[in-house]
Amino acid sequence: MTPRDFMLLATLTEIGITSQLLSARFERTRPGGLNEAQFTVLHHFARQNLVESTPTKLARAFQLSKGALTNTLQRLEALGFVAVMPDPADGRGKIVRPTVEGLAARDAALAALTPSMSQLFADVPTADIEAVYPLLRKLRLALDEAPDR
Amino acid sequence: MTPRDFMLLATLTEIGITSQLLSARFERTRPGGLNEAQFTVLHHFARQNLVESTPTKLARAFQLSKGALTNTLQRLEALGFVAVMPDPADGRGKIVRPTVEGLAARDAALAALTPSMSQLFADVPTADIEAVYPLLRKLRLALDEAPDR
DNA sequence: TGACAATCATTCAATGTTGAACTATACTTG
DNA sequence: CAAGTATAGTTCAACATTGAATGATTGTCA
Repeated sequence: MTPRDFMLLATLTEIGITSQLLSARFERTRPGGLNEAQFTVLHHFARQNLVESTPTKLARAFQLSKGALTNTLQRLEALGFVAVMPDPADGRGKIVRPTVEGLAARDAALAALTPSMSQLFADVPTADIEAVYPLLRKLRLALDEAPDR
Repeated sequence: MTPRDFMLLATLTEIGITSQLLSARFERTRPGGLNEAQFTVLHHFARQNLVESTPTKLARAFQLSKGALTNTLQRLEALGFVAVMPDPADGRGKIVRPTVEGLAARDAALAALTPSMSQLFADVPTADIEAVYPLLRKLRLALDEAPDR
């Protein structure tokens, strides 16, 4: 294992731990009444100004099973936060769209989250945050584009 | 929401996505036959040269419920990867120690993971990895030290 | 000392995710 | 065009995690 590999694994470990701590916090507060899976779907649409998607595309984006997506989407639909309709161009498929209420719920969740996050990281210099973001993005994109195995 | 807040939330989002992608990969390959929860416990001991701990301390470190830890520790014990004994100083408590086999299994899992991780991030300059690690560590430590609410 | 509160670990029902089976539909190719 | 294969989404059993309840032990303090 090269020093580079060592540093890489340490970095990935930190990402895993940090994410676990963030998830636990999210589930503890359930901002806007959304659980993390539901928030993640709405956040996904909002972040990329995405008008619609399909269960399969979402499952691939989050690397969740299709079964898990079916479950989450049914809950979001029951809440009125997404609309699900048959795909006119493919009899097997479905189209998923966030509703106005869904996007509002995501915004509310973010707004509820912001003060505590802001306070939590108050001691971290803004320059550090600005430096880490693009680097993390690079790592994430490498994973996004990688083949499954 | 200030620009700083915006950047912070975007950064935390990237951490969450990256971690999800890494987890999915881990569970797909199950290096060394360990699932992620089991690996995490052994990795925790190894990373900090920790000789022993307790279920409660581990639950706090990972922010998992004590029930989940009971489960994971029982599985690790059945595999012979940790030894669990009563705490002589506290009749309620238990002491958990990784076994030699457990630490070897963690090392094997890391070794199995390294080539694919190395290849996955081959395009990311070493300088970037070296830059991102200490920054991530700062973020994680802020979370680690924060009160629960 | 004795009574009450706090802590440790386990158990259990409820919930969420996975992976495989299944139905329905679309694509491919001979 | 027909047959075989691939893909979309759902369902279901198995497993993991949570949160609450429980039993056992320890700590506190009047």
